[in-house]
Amino acid sequence: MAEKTNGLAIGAVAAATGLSVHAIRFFEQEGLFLRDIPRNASGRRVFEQQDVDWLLLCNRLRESGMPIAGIRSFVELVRAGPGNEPDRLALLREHEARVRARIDDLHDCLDVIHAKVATYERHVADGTAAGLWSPR
Amino acid sequence: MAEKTNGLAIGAVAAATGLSVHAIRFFEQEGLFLRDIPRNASGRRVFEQQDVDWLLLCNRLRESGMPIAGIRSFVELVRAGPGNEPDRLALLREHEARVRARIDDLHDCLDVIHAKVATYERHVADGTAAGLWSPR
DNA sequence: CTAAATCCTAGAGTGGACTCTAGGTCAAGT
DNA sequence: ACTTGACCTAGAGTCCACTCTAGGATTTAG
Repeated sequence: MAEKTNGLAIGAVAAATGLSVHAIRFFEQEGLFLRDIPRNASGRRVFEQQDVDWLLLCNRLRESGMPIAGIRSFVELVRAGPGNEPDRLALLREHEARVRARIDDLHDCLDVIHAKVATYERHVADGTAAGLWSPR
Repeated sequence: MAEKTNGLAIGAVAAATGLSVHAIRFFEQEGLFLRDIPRNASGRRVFEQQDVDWLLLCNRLRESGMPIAGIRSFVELVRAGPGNEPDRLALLREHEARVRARIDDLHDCLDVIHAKVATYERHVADGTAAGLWSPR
């Protein structure tokens, strides 16, 4: 006997993913789920754990700056069925590269910002020797 | 005799900073310059190198996610004159911390994404042994 | 001298990713 | 039974940081 798959209401999915109920509906509307989410007799969405898992990965993609359109591209590939795995891989690799580039970029910014912080630290530590020295 | 300070037109500043002319006007409107930008006889903005320098730092702050409002706060402190350096330092430190946190966050995302990439790489390398194995 | 480029202001429009509202149906607790 | 809460749809509104438009003045290159 198969184990009963516990259908999840949208609120439960929201709680599990940190997304708002509104956002989850928006995601469905945008075609960001890997399958059509089924509805129960009264029209309510019935999610499964796999949908939650996907949303969690989705969240990482979004947090790391992948636009909705990028996620949709990936979803479309998955929905198209097996055979396009190299395309999916390419898409993920591209995003990985973008994230790495973004991290590098942030490190560069950090250098500049930290230099500024260090300058101010020196200035403030030296007490009000100000006047001769006006940092911005 | 003092060296003539070469006033820069907005277009030159745009070229030097990578910002659009529109964006620079917008910045001025939002009060993001450390001083009021003077105008020449016919009303055109006359920038100096110091303004460009500030914009370059500004760019780093923006690129690293500081909102306009945050930059404005800093500007207001600088414009208020000496004496509030500890506040400026606090502001910069906070931002530095946020950037570090963001980098950490991106690293977390990267782990997840790279794991996905690695999985697909294995799958694709193994040829079409698909069917038994359906990654998403 | 003239045409093209650059500049000006005020304000409207854009894009992305939600968030919220209105107006209603359905379910669950007491 | 009834009230509260979760859910539904369609569509409007929000926020941010620009970007673009219109209409006009000035500067510069040829």
